[in-house]
Amino acid sequence: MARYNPKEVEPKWRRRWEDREVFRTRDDAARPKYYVLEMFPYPSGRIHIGHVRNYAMGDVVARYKRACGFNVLHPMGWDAFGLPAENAAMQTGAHPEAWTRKNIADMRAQLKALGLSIDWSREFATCDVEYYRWQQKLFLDFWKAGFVERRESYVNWDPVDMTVLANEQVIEGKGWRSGAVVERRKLNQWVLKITDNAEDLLAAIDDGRLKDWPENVRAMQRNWIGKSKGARFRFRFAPGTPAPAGFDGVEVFTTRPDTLFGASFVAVAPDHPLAAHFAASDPSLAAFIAECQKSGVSAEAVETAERKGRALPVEVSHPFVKDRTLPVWIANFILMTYGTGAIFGCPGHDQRDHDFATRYGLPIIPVVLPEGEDPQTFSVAKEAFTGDGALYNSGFLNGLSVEAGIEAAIARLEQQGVGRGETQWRLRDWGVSRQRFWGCPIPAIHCPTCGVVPVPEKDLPVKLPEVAAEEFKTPGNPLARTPAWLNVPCPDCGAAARRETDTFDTFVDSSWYFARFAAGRPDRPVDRAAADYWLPVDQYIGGVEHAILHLLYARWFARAMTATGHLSVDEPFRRLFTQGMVTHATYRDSRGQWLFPEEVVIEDGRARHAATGDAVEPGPVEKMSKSKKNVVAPEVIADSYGVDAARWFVLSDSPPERDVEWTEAGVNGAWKLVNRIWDLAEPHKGALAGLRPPAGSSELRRATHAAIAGVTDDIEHFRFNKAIARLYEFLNVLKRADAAAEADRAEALHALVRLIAPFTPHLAEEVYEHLGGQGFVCDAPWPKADEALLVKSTVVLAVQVNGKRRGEIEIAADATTAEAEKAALALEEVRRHAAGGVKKVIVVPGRIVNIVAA
RNA sequence: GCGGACGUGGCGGAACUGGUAGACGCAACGGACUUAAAAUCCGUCGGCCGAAAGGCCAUGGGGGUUCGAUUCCCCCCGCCCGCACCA
Repeated sequence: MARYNPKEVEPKWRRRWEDREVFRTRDDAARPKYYVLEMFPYPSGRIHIGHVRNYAMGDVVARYKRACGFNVLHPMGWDAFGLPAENAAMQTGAHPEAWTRKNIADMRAQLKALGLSIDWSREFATCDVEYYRWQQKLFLDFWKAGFVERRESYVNWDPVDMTVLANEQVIEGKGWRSGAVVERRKLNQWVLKITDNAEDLLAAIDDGRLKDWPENVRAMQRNWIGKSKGARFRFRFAPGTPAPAGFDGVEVFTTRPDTLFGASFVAVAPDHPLAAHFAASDPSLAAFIAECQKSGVSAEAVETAERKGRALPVEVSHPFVKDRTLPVWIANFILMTYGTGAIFGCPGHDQRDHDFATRYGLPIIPVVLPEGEDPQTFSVAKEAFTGDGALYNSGFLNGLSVEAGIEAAIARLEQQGVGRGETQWRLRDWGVSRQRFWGCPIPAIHCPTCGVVPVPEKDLPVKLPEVAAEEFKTPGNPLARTPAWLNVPCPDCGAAARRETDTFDTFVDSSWYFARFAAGRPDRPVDRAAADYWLPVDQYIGGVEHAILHLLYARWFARAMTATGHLSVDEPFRRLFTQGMVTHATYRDSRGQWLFPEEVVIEDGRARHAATGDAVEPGPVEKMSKSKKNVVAPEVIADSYGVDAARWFVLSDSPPERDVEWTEAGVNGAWKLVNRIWDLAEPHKGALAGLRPPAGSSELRRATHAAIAGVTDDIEHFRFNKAIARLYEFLNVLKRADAAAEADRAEALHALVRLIAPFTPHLAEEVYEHLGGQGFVCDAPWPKADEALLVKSTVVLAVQVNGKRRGEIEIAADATTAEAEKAALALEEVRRHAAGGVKKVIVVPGRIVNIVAA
């Protein structure tokens, strides 16, 4: 028997697919389209097993949809700008572009070796001038449409990467990439006004437009956008206190204006202007403010920080109660960046205010009475009550619910002319300026007389200049040191001017690549007709680490591109799937050094060092990472088992949304499977030649059609592990079907080869050819299950007595309830267990018979 | 603290809208083939009692609804993820 040799077979089929341009996609309005997209990779230089899993999933869907008759778009490209290229330049002296291009070439070869059904003719990198020039055009259109602003603002400055970070890129006060503690700096920034769309970005999460997104991602986006409805209003300074010059009271934001009668103080942030005003003449206040600003923003610091404050020498009037005044404090738990940087404290119904009031002896007044509580005995002395109830101690609000109270309070504030209802957002506008070289230049020119002017469209692209590799060894941005590029005449007045030296955040690059894949054109960003055909992406697949940033920005870009006439979709990704990670065991030697898996041998369940024989300490199973050395190289796996086995394994063991642990035993099992399929098909050379549709019902035919129905349903629902389990079941039946009729066997093999094709495409082609199939199996139509063969003529029903299984009966599928009952009661075991008499019999046709006995 | 997901054999995991818990795979064990090993093939495989037939227990724990609960409801416990002094 010929052995299956993936080393020969796999490259052979990849060559044939490529020679025949099998996966080349053409726009074809007559056919239904299906756009499958996996998040494109950053060209780090090597693919890892996580990529294999991600792209294998997309490939299963793409190949399956192709077979179902869809015109499938499945492209690939490179998220190619960004800091690592500049870091590499600093360390190795390679130019960022050369480094990036080399990495792309390496990774392209590795990805191609996976046998993915990708239309490589659409490939591009975001650092291609032909891509980023159209990004500049989009930016100019956005600018014209009013979506762009230049703002001087405090920014998050990463002192290691020497660049600005978006809020989203600051994690627990540290840079998302460098891990350095982020500083605050004031800079002029280019800003995309994504908050203008906050309402719609939020509404789409819950109005059905994102119904096929995972719940956790929708929740994260909802949190991030962070809508809170409430009131903004002004406390006037109380008569008799010295009103500070230049201030017109204290403006606060609250979501609970209904609790205003319970207010016992007003508090402002340490960096609030009012605090600064008083600190100027009071060193102890200034010291307190400095202390607040020093305290960390880490989770622990926040968790353990005490509520602290200092009273200011000023009081304000209560807007609803004549002659009632409230003290004004600086408090360390008030954020200047949210709302107005000032609040009123209602200790009875907010725990933070309660802590503060307790510490400083401020009054605690309950104003919300939970249902069923007695106003005489109800107390908030120990803990704030934040739930719903009826308002009391609250003047004109008495008796109202919290919700009605909020409305009534806002109405009164408006009537008094001190405030209004307002919605606050946690979402901030998107600062897109980066002080880096390796990015898309922002097409703007700074003129001393005309100010900031857009680069005229006819002058696009603004190309990155040629810069010597050594330039990157000097900190800072080489663009600012390249006079030939930097100095240009002003497009408006012709005077000497300078180019903008900031480049775009790379999240801009990845915000519209999906549209460029679908509808790229040499003369514009996207072709509207092609975009209308292909978009939205039907299935988007990627890691959950992009749940907020990338996905939110891309959603906004789709809206902005639609508003500027480039697209007609607001939501770019109809279905989203976030796959789990690939994990691997970790190992350390006796000195605590991490070891590569291949350095470790497992004997009798104990880990030893392969070379020295020393004992090895097994660590936890973790996400593969270079630092812990728990990585396996895809090409090594492909070399020993073939990529089909690797693809099969990463999909077989766990549900796709969950992490999967990479084990040698697991991939070895997949390798055995590949061989089993080949060995099973090998003796039946040419079996498909005289293929005639068989008639009648046999065990093999029923198994064949059950497998077709099951695998189809599982792929449709992204349950690849279950699809694979069903294929195993089918194989087990097929293997034992020695006595099956030739026609039945041929039908089974024909179904099998098409069902495995999305998972193990090379093997499927080889088997298909061997069996005498015509053309490519990847072009063959998806098999269709015969409903008649899925219906069983007899069924086995479990028989329970008092809910406990006591036996089973085999009975005609269309047997009546009475017949089933009779057969069940005739069982010996049933008679024994129901000796005391039968009270009732429940028959669920096709399922179960349950006898209720005395 | 808020939000989301989850908890089933030695392991990864199945179980459609409540209806035979443990499909399928891995590991392990026994056997066949082999000089031997690998590969392959056959078989066993949740726990306890039992020679067997069979019985009892069992889906994190405790209650409830139901003829029947891994599935629905309530209360706990544990783990993972995201956000976090957001007023």
